Amino acid sequence: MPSSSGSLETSANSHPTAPPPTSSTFSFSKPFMNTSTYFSDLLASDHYPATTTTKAAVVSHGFSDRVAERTGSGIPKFKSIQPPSLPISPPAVSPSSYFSIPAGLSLAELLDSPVLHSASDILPSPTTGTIPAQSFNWKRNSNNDQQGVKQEDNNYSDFSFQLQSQTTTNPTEQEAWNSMVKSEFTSMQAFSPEISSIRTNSQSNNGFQSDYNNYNQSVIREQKKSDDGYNWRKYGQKQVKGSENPRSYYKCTFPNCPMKKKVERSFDGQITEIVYKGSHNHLKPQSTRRSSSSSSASSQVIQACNPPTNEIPNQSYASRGIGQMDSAENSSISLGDDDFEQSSHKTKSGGDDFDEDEPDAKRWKMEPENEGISAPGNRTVREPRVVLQTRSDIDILDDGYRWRKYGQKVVKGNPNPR
DNA sequence: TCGTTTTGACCGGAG
DNA sequence: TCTCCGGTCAAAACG
Ligand SMILES: [Zn+2]
Repeated sequence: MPSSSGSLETSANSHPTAPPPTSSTFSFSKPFMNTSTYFSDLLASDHYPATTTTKAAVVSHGFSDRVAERTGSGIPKFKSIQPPSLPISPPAVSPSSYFSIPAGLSLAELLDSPVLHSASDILPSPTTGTIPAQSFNWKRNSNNDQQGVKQEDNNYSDFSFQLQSQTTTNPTEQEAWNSMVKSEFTSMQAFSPEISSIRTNSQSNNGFQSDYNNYNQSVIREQKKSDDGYNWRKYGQKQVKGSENPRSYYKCTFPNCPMKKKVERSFDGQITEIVYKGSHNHLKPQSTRRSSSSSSASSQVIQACNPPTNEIPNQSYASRGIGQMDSAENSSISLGDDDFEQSSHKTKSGGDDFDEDEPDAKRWKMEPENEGISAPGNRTVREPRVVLQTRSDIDILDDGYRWRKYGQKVVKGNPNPR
């Protein structure tokens, strides 16, 4: 039954575009946004093989809850609901960047859609970590430019997506998961599983608020399919200790594709966390589900942008929502070498553990992080942010974009200069 | 008939 | 070595 997992797979993706051969470690703060990288790709696609944890708390209550958790307010989840329309003001967190996401997007779509590109000129201060208020519009259409613009499409209500990323350099983590992306989404109660608005750092400011009404209207259901454009088959579900939400395990249904993901959903069906492991060894299936022209357009774009990777990913990246982030580095993302580019020595070298698929290591390791704040419960509360890490030492980024180095600094706790 | 979901059992890493 | 627990397997159920 096609019902749950996935989107229809209609085409066998073929054209491999040449992926930029890069393998280097690079971390960048906000700038990531500036690139025309698609967020979805980061999360779900092959290009960023790694483990990705995505916490989704869609705006309202979920989000607030998480905030509560983080803040230690002790408020039981789901109890406190914050009106979506209200700007969520997280506890003292430094403002981070926002993405404006069209209301109609489901989480998956978010993932799929082009997100990270945008106003190119915003550069956060590398040292201070302060980032000019940035807003990113989340558009279905992958068009470039859109700074500050809230949304063009009528179809989409505006809701902001904040994303803050931070690079972590934890060697350990890196081993298993070369790159990690974390982002957290809070989902709104009212909405079913689908996530219409994703907001990772809920800092309110920046003037972005999700428009509840529009929001509501344009909500697209993610339903069973985690709409990241790939087809998934659920192969297990388990109640994980420390989490009140059951975790579901999915595999990509594409033959021989090692990509896996695990999804936690709250009782009301909202996705609270998604972790991707590995990468797809195929292009994203042309989805039929996206009916809207715009959507299709976006998908196309995505494909174009993402070179099919043949590689086998070993990496997994985690992306999680952001509730709070470190103010210091707001958004820096480091990408693992492998993923970005398909060929990574890493995978080839085999040095690391990449489980190609094999009966993988049981635990998808990630997030021991330093970053996490431990919650009273047991679960580590992670700071919301998006982190892509790369292992390589190389500074060269060959992601197809041009980068200008504007600073270098030795960061405490990290042996490698940033 | 077939693909997916459900779900208890099993495996194996970690402590 | 034992226990805990996350991840996977696989049979049965489902659509
Ligand atoms: Zn796949």
